[in-house]
Parts: sequence; structure tokens; C-alpha cells
Amino acid sequence: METNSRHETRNNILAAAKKVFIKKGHSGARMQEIADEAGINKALLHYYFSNKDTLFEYILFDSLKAILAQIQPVLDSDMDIYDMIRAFSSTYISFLQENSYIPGFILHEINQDPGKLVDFFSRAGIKPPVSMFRQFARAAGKSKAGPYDPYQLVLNILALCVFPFVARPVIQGIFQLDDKVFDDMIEERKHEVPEWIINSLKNG
Amino acid sequence: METNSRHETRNNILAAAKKVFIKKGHSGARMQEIADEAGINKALLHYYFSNKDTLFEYILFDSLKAILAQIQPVLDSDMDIYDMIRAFSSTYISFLQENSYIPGFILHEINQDPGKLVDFFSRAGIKPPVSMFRQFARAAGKSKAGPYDPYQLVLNILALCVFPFVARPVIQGIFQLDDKVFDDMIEERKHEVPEWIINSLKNG
DNA sequence: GTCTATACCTCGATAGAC
DNA sequence: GTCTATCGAGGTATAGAC
Repeated sequence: METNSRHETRNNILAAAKKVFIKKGHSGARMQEIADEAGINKALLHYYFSNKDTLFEYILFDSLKAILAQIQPVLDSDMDIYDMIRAFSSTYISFLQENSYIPGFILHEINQDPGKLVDFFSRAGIKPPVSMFRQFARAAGKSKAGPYDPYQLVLNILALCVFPFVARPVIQGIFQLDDKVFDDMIEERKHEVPEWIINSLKNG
Repeated sequence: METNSRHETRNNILAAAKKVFIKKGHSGARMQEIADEAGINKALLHYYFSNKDTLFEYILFDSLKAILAQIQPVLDSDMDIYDMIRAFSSTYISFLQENSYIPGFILHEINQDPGKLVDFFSRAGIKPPVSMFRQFARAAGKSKAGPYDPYQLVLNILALCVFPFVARPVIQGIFQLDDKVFDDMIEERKHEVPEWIINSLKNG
């Protein structure tokens, strides 16, 4: 009972912290708001997580882990380059549809302090997926397409998948698109993004 | 002399504020840091700009204006779609090379408060460039390429041009690329981005 | 216009009762 | 484990002398 309740409170805090930090960022978030969101008070919040930075780092690392976890399975398969691009785009965009604010959160915070990314890789027991490039390069080698830089290829795929989520309010605001239109566009991109890239490769 | 000095101090403040706000964001920036950067003290800072929000809004609007100003000239020309894409990509990326942190700044702040974009358009005397779509759509109509959604096209161009600047530290950190390699990649993109897009259109 | 000094407040963190 | 009350640092903004 005690342990269960303790566990539950901790989970409430983590869910609340995730919500607030991802929305407001480290410097914009308030411990009071996290406590409110979790249905507790600041003192209890500090009882579970002694300070703001500890809690923040937990959320940031958790978000990084979630994002990177989406990449790994695709890379571990031995598809050819085209199928790999198709599989990656569609699963990645689907994941982002359910976690729209994670990319902006990560990009902003790592921009504020790139060292946090180093900490993540060294302390969270996760290695940078340099293998991603090797995989892409290897798969690219097997294709009939001409030579191209796998670094640029990966950057392009990420850009086309992630950017709409990072830039959503700006794009909608500038071009006057309502939510439904934008959501539909993203849905289409699950199959359009890989086709655009593949078309581009075939003509390169 | 007085007026000149006043003007100069004001410019120092604006330059300092731009630097600090763009790097740290609204909630991360400190008036003290801006004062230090401008070589004055907090009191004088408040003498010129009565409060933080006023100063912030000035910088944000100024950044938005600078970004949008890059788009307009290309749209006002009557190039065909391919030349338009080439001209846009290369001038936009060149501008971003000199203003790397502006996109991340704008995206983050507008995400925090999309209303600021509305304020910008209504108060800064600038209209949303919906005409951009019309221009692209018109130019697209003249081309031999098959039908495609101009919204997606614009989103793709922006993604490929802007994303590397927003995601720079994350990309470099994850894929272990040093500054020179990354800078070279961006330089290449000035001509590669439009070619990829055009290749993709030709095959669509 | 520019400074020093300080008021006032928000926020992270702790003390201590239950 | 959870609360109320409060401290102290650090932040924005102002008062007032020069």
C-alpha cells in the first residue's frame, strides 16, 4: 500500500513534469506548476526529486531515449535503402503525431546546453547511433541509385519528418492553415516523404 | 551630441538584447546580462525600455521581419518554379549562415505563445505572405511537372533549408560531426537542396 | 542620461508538525 | 509520506542623487 502509493505519486510527478517541461522548457517551467499538475504541493515534489535540475534531466533524458528508440528497430532490420526510408518515415511521423512537442523540446534544450547530450550518452548507457550512418551507407551501396552523401540523406529525412512538428504554429500562422488541414498534410507525409526522397535519389 | 549618444546607447541595447534573447529565449534571458552585454546597468536599460516584455517583443518582431524579408524578393520576381526554388534555397541558406540562431529562437517563442505571431502581423504592418503560395502555385502551373500540393512543396523547401540550423547541436552530437564537416554540408546544401527538390518533382 | 541603492516579488528549496 | 509556513537567492523594476 505504502510502496504502491509512493510509486503512484512518483509517476504522477513524472507525468506532470513531462507535460510542463516539454511545454515550457527548463527556464520557463515552474516547480509550482508541476506540483499543481501532479495534484500535490511543492514540498512533496522536493521530497521526491530534491531539485529542479534533477527532475528536468530525468525528463530530458527520457525524451531523448524515446526518440532514439524509434530509430533503432528500423536500423536493425536488413531492408534495402528504399524500404528502410519508407519504414523509417512512416513510423517516425506516427510517433511524432503522438508526441508532437518532444522534438521542439529536445532541440531547444540541447541548443541551450549541448553538454547535456554528451551526459546523456555517457550516463544513460546509450551509445550514439553512428551505426545509423553505416546502415544507411551499406543499404545505399546495395541500391542502383548513384552515389550520394549518406549524411545529407539522413539529414534530409529527419528534416522532412521532424520540421513540421517543430514549426507547426509558425507555419499555420504564416500560411493561415487550420488544424485539420495541417493534420491532414502530416498524415499524407507518412507516405509522401519517402516517395519524394526516393524520386530524388532515382534522378540524382 | 546628446541625441547621437542617446541613439548609440539605444542601438547598443538592441544589439545586446538581440544576442541574449536569441541565445537564451525570453524566460532564460536576464536583464542583467543584457545590461552587461550593452556595457550599461539595469537602471539605464529600464530607462530606454520600460520593461522586459517590451524589449523582448521588439527583438522578436525584428527577427520575424528579417526572416520574412528574405522571402519577399524571390516571390516578387516572375521566375519559373525551378528557378524560384533555386533562388530561394540559396539566398535563404546564405542568410541563415549569418543568422544561425534566429530560426530556433522564433520557432521556440512562437510555440510558447502563438498569439505573438498574430500581434506581429496586425501591429507590425506586415501581412502574412499568403501570396507565397499563390506565387508557387502559379509558377507550378507553368511547369511541365505533374500536379503536386504547393503547401507540401513550400513546407519541404523550408524544412530542408531551416532544419539543419535548428537541429545543429543535436545532429552534430548524435552523429559525431565536427564544425567544419557540418559547415561544409550546409554550404553544399545551397545548390543540393533545390536540385533534390527539382529531381523529386520531375519524377513525381 | 547615467549612476547607486533598494524596494518588491517570484521562485526554488527547507524546516518542522502531523 | 504529506502538509503549512517560511527562508533566502535572484530577478524585475523604481527612487533619487548627480
